[in-house]
Amino acid sequence: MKDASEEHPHKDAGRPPKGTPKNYLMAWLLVMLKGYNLHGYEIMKELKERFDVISDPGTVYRALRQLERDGYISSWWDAKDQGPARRVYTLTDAGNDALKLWSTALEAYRSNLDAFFNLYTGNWTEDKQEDE
Amino acid sequence: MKDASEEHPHKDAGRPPKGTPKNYLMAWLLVMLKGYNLHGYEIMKELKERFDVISDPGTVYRALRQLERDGYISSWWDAKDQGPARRVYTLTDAGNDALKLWSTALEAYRSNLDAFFNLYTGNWTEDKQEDE
DNA sequence: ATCACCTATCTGATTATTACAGATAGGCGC
DNA sequence: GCGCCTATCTGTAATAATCAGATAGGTGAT
Repeated sequence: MKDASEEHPHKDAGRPPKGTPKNYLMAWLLVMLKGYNLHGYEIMKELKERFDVISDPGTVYRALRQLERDGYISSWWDAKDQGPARRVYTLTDAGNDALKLWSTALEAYRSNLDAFFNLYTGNWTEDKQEDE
Repeated sequence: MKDASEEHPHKDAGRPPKGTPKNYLMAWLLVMLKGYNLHGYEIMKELKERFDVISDPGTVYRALRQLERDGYISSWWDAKDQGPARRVYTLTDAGNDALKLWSTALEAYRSNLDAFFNLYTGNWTEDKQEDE
């Protein structure tokens, strides 16, 4: 098994990351803002409750600031009477374009996943997929 | 507002990563070794040619060493007459188990992707499933 | 009024994974 | 010799996530 005498711990290479698939939180943030103006906390809750995408607050807020920094979303403060103020985000035109880009990229991700499962389950057509 | 006077460049937050989907190179390496003993260079070529999974050599070799470090694959030197020696890898029992784990995780990834596309194309069932 | 808790945002430090670049080396053909 | 393909590996930077905590407004209970 493993070598217990290591000085520095490291992640087990064979275990998939727990929780949300990585690398497309940006896409999720963009798609959440498609048609709605939401603030960070709301996005976080929606992602968790409706889509089981759990993310730590720091990650979400940081990602939103990055998207704003690059012009894909813009924000303003919503000074409600009750509770702390919220920063409300809206998609820009550039953000809408970016979302399309992400969608295309994620379609490729999905094809890639399908290829993995074909290989894993042994359904891979070794000579080519001329099966019809 | 954007600050144009930044000293260090950074990645554009709205653009999906080019190339291979991230975070499951390990799964690809494990599945490639399911049933075959291959060396790193061969895995790299197969991934690129058959599955369009392009990875830089350093990343692949490093990932293989990590998998070996944690006991999911094991290797030996194949001293062929022609060309440089190759390190040939084979799946261990633990590696087979890890592959199953990865498969389960990637199924969840795929469901997550489907949810994204449902939301993106507006096919989301707003009222959920009121099971009970 | 203090405390616990929920909302709401943000930052610092660390880890994980990939990207980019280059080193090393064997063998082949010119 | 030189260039090219095979084959492996290391150093360093960038990216994205995790873990931990700070800050602050508001509500309800003790």
